[in-house]
Amino acid sequence: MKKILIICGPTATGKTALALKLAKQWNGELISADSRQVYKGLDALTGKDRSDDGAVWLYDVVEPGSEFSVAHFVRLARSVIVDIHKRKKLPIVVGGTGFYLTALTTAIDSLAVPPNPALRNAFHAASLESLQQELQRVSPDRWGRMNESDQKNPRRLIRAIEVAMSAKYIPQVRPHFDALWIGLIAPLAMLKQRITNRVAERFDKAASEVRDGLPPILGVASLLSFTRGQSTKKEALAKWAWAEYQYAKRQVTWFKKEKHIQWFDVSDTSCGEAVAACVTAWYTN
RNA sequence: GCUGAGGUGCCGGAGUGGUCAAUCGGUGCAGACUGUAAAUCUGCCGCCCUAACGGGCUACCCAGGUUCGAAUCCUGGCCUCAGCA
Repeated sequence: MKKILIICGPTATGKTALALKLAKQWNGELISADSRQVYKGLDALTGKDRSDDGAVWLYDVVEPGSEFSVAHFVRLARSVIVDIHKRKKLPIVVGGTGFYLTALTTAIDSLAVPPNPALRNAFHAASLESLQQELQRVSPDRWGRMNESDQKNPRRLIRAIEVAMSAKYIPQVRPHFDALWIGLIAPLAMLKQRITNRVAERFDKAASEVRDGLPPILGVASLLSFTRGQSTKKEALAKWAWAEYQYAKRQVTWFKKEKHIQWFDVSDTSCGEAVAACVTAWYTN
């Protein structure tokens, strides 16, 4: 089975730095699994790490305005992985978008169903109740499989209706990877500190990158209010850092349930060695 | 010092005699997640007991008062803000 190394975890734990190190050691290439770093430009805003000479796959693949989703990611990432394997190198997938990672390594059938703009548009302003009724009508089965939270989530309801009404439901093939999942974590207080530092470092450059019309990206709102003179740098900085911190906690919630992840605490001084040992054992096996 | 506005739970901010532990938003905590996932959504969120239903306690600046009953009305005090000095 082809090996891929996955490095995941919340933001600001040093995933990319670690991945770059491992790439050197094991002749690997990085693939970013990050839903915002796919956008061209916005390096500081989305925290792209270009400190090394090696290119990172799936950075800068689309313009900020254009459509991009898990399905695009999976397609691109899989073809890049095939390519890297062809060149006898090790793909190292690094990123914090948990859903992308899950989709990459499992088979999600509904991913074959593309968005239906007409349908989305038709339901855009529909009330929650009418969406619920519509889904129960077109697919009681799907409705029944949704949990209580999703049953109240308009976006998920519309997507469920979209999938239910599509003819293109093709079962997907589960990829066969020998994947090693390395998770990087840190105590919350440390995470908060690292986020604050990172945001401060990137602030000025990010401020020059923001503009109207960008997709939802953490920090844009506070940076714009700063560049427009509606808030001080200090305020904008604090707000942006806080948003990142909240995001980090959401990431932790997601990754918690992925039981195949081997966790390493970066506040632990022997963390680096531990990861190295773990990777070595897996890779040379 | 005068005039006007106002002091509500961690924060913002509703409520203006009972149905108020107090709408709503944010934060916080827990969680969901199968093409927007850095998105979207759910639950809980004064304290104590309870698995829950429910019950008890303390609360709307402070002190008095009116009333069967006050976050809501009255009096006094303290503080904040805006304008005038």
